[in-house]
Amino acid sequence: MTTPKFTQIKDHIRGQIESGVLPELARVASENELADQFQVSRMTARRALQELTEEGVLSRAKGAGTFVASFKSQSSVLQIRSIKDEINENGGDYSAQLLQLTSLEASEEIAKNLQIAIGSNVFQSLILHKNNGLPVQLEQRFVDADLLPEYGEQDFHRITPHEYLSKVAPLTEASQEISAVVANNEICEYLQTSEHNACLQIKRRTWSRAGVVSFAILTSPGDRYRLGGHSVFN
Amino acid sequence: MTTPKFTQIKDHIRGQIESGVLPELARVASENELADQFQVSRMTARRALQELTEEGVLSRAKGAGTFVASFKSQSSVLQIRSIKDEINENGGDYSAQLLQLTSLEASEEIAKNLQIAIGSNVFQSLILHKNNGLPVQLEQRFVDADLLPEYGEQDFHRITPHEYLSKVAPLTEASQEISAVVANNEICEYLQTSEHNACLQIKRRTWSRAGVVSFAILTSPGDRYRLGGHSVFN
DNA sequence: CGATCTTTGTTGTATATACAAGTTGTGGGT
DNA sequence: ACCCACAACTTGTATATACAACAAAGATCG
Repeated sequence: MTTPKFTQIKDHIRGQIESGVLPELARVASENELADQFQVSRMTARRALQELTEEGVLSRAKGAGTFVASFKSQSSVLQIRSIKDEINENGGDYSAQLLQLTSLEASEEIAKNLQIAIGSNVFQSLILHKNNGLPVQLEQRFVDADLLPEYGEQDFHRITPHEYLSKVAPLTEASQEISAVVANNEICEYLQTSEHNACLQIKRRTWSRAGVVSFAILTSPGDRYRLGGHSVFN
Repeated sequence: MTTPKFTQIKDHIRGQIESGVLPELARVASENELADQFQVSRMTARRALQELTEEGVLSRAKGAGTFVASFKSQSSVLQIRSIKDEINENGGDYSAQLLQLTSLEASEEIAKNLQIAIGSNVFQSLILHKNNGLPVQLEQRFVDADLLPEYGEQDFHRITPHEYLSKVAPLTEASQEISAVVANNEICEYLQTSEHNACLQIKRRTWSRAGVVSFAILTSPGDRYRLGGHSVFN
């Protein structure tokens, strides 16, 4: 018994779907039927169906049955990591420069993204991430000062804001928006790139239990940074 | 017993991690210990640990034990969907225009991405996706003609390439790269945007069982299209 | 002291069973 | 023809048990 029984059942069902025997939304054999067919216990058959459901291949409804999931939901996924990890994994020499660490009153955009009142006290950190000394990303981050009053006293030469936030406020949720923009003068200067250069811009909000923790604007020159993702559907 | 027992155990462990009782890489109580503590069977305790592992919170090793996963692996994820679905869901009026459907010999870049020899026969489809009549994305797609000889005969006015490929060659893998570029003349003209405008560019390769099926270059004006993602870490 | 064997603990697979909870179709009664 | 109750089926939760595979620490032996 080299391959576990539940894996054999999973492979069998996947085969039926890919060969067209089980079309989209078709009904799949029930746990008891599979248990009979494969001469296993119901719990083993159940595990096969369960795991395929978690993988998005099937969908189940209590009392009704198990069905082939609609295929178009198998959209691909892009993983976004910390830029420090990314540079390190690619063999680059990561360094960062803290440009500013100030407190200010929330503008309309900031207040909206942090879900606080306009004029509330927020910290702003401005950090330049470099790969082999070349600027690759400008990180402008806003943090609700009421939620994390210690943010303004951190030594971001030793720890990145991302790492600090990971420790004190474990993420529960995140949303982000990726777009392409033309950098303005100020940003061009920091990034040491020409004007009219296309930049990749990520606006990211992260939640913790207590609410929105931080709002970050990450800007990178299009010719120095790109997002890569790989996903396996199997 | 409104909430299942295994959920209670999961919540308890998550609480210990978030409160700092269980730091990164710390050892978690074993299945038998949890079963004793919570007065449940080992299989129920097991399920809690199992699900937390699948969620990336814990990591397990046969014979060794269960441990808190390193936190930095909790990077967020961006889901990329078909642009047609995206426009439709946002209440827009989706339309598409087939600009070209030709066959040509693979250039170096195309051959590399499709993992075929330079000069091999490939189909190229050029499609303009529009939202309320405004061009939002230019899709340039290359398909291995040996793998899918029928691609050149499809009616892409009725079905999008994405939909067609989903049917004939179910995806098993995909990789993509997102960057910001300055559009060249030709693309500017198709997209009806000014030169020097920043564009979001996605290069996507999709695999099927048989190999690389298609290589697509998707270009969108930065001011008309952005990628949005939301993820919940539970 | 060092290498090897053994013991113990832990996770992984598998089964048999029981009851709960929800869906669906069937049949009976009005 | 319509509504309602019920039976049959399906998935969800939970338990008790058995054995296999693996890891790490400790005991034994050369």
